[in-house]
Amino acid sequence: MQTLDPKKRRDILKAAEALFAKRPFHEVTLDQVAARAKIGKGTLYIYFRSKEDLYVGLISEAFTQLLERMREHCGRPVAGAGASSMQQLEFLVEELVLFSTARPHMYRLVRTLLPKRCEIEIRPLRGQIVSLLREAIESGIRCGEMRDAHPEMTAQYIMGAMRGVVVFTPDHPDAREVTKHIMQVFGSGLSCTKESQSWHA
Amino acid sequence: MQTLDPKKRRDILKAAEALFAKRPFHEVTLDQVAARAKIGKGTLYIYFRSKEDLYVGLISEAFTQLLERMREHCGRPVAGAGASSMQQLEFLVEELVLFSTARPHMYRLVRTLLPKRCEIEIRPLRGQIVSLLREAIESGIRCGEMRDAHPEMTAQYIMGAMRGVVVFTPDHPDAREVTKHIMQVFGSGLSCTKESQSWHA
Amino acid sequence: MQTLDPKKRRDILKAAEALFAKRPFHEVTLDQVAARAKIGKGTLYIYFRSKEDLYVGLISEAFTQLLERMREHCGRPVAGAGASSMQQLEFLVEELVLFSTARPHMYRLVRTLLPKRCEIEIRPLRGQIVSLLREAIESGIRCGEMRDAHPEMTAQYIMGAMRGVVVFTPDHPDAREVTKHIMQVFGSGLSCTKESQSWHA
Amino acid sequence: MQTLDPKKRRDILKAAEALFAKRPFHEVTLDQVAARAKIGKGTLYIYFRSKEDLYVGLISEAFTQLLERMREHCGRPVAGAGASSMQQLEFLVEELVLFSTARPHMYRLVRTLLPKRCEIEIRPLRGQIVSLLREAIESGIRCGEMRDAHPEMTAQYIMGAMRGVVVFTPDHPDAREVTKHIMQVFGSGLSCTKESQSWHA
DNA sequence: AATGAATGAGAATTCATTCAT
DNA sequence: AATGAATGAATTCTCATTCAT
Repeated sequence: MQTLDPKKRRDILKAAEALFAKRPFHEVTLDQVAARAKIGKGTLYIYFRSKEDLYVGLISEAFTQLLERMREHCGRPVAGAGASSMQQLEFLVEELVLFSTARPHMYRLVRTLLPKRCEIEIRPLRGQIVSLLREAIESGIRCGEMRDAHPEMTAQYIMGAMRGVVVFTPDHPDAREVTKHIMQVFGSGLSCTKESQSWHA
Repeated sequence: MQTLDPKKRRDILKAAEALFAKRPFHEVTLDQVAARAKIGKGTLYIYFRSKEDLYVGLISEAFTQLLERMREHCGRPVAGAGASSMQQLEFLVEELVLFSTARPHMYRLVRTLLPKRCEIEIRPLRGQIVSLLREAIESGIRCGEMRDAHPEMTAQYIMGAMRGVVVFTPDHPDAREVTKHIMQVFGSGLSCTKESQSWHA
Repeated sequence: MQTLDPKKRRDILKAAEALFAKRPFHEVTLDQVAARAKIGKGTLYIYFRSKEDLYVGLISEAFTQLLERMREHCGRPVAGAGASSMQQLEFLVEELVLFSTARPHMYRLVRTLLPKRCEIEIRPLRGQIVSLLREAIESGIRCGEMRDAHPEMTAQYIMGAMRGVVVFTPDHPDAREVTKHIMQVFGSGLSCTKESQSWHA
Repeated sequence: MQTLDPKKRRDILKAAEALFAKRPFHEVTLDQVAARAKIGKGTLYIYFRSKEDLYVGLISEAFTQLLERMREHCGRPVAGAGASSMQQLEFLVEELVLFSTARPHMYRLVRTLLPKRCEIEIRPLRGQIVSLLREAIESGIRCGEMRDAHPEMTAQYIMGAMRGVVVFTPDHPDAREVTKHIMQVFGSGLSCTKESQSWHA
């Protein structure tokens, strides 16, 4: 009863993601989704209550995955001393970059929702991702590795920067290079000492 | 064309902006726009060829205004020596922040369009804005004030950071404070010497 | 603004009545109605908010007309003395018969509605018609011409009787004859002798 | 066919009756029926060929029961002399009232069907009920106890009157009282004096 | 130029019916 | 026999666009 056939559910989400990635919400029809998922149109409504539900499901599932991967790093011990927060932050950014380059359309998707559902169902997820970044920065501040007047805002910058790259720089370098560059720009800005700028070398 | 009433055109754009800011493209009807602009629905079609045209017109008009304001700073001489590029960049960022905080919904608008028109009509404008930022950085690199492996990407970061703040941090500080913070984060990261961190003091 | 083109509204109602008379609610499509009324499908929605609204409008308009005609008789003076209430009742029944034989499907229509709207919008109208009948009987009782333990129920009998005839007796006699017969049955009853009235005692 | 579970068939009919009594045909779904009958939706199709079949089965079953009960009275000898036909009629009316007050929704059901099946499968049953009433009246006429120009129509009046009471008089008196009142009205009429019976001559 | 009634293509959604298990 | 997931035809309703006034 609960989730019916999970494989079919995934098929639908996959088909929907492919279509929503290419065209805006109102130009994707459920006929197209059903055809691509190779199921009947009515079946969509067994797995998702409405077009919007499918859309929201798609996005929140993706962000939930990202969040899980990022959380796995949070307790992770860091080898080198003196730069553990920066390393921590880099782990997080790397996951973010991997996700963003793999599924760049996700950023576009978020804003096509009617604000209400977005507010209720997506933003909290995004908020948790931002929080992980902010906590890494705050932790860096606490242990004297970083300084920042508004860690919350900086976390937003990082998320936004992510989006800027994947959405508007179609031929960005590979994920590792992007990660390094972001850490260079943000890291050197955040680190207290000139020496720490060499952390990633 | 020349005989059209520019005041009426502005009314329409204003009404459209207010509505598109609150709801996604497919949930705003032209009846609503016409009603809010206090004109007949048919009149919309005298001023704009289609719903999408109106939407594109709205966004490109706004970005064009921003672009003009930013360009005014580009030739502007900078008093202090030794930090002119950073100062230049700050002027640009300040305009960006002023625009973004005044019209935060603009960021939500951009990507609801069918990708083609967006690509053709909006992205070039955004591209020019990004270019201004990139050129400021490149100029900073040339005169030895800055260093950056990917100025183009950094320019995207700044744009993205902008968006992160206005869209997801509803209670961000005032424009001046946001500008200072962005320059702090990005500036100190970019500047060569620890001393230059005091450029904005 | 108010009613748009009243002629068009009537055209729609007429087309709808013809179709609803032949087939039950769920088998009449708005495409059919639009086609028959020779207007676009969208136009229906300018004049009526929904299929159900059209349906309700149809019925209540008809009953309102009937009610108006019946009310015209209520103050009407009666020539012969000693039987004015019975005459009054006959006038009412005659209008009822004329209406029922002209638009027999109206009776069927009423019950296809979802009970709620029926309750709110149609029943009050029907209630007023019943009231006119009941008042005629009560007036007859007051002036000693009639006797009846439950005038309200008798009024319902008359309405029901009406329906029985037009819906289930396809080849009923002409309106005048039906009226006479109803008045005979309800006026004098079936039993032959006054004595036999005691049969149920 | 013979192997089907009659208990299950009754469960389905019972569930359907409850639902069709509350909402019109097109608003009752077979999911609801199956859920209420606590069987799988597919099972419905083992017992009934289609939604309409179920509906027709429901109504015809009920009317058949009523018909059987009424027929039991038809040969029944009547004690008192001189009023046997009226007594006969009263027996029939009493069954009708008992049935109608117990299952008032039956009246709402009848005409939501597409006219054809209604014509073919339900009307004959109703016709037989009406015939029993008509025959009682005709028998009364033959033996001089009653007089009526159109016994067929009067039988329809009685059926219609029934409906008027149960559908539109939610707080009608008990079955016995209703029966008495119907017999009073149809038996003796409304007018007080024999003389006044000539009002319509 | 301005209007808003009219249009109908198009989309989301429902639900009777089927069928594999 | 019993089930309920799957189906897709069919229907209501929306809304961008047109056009007569």
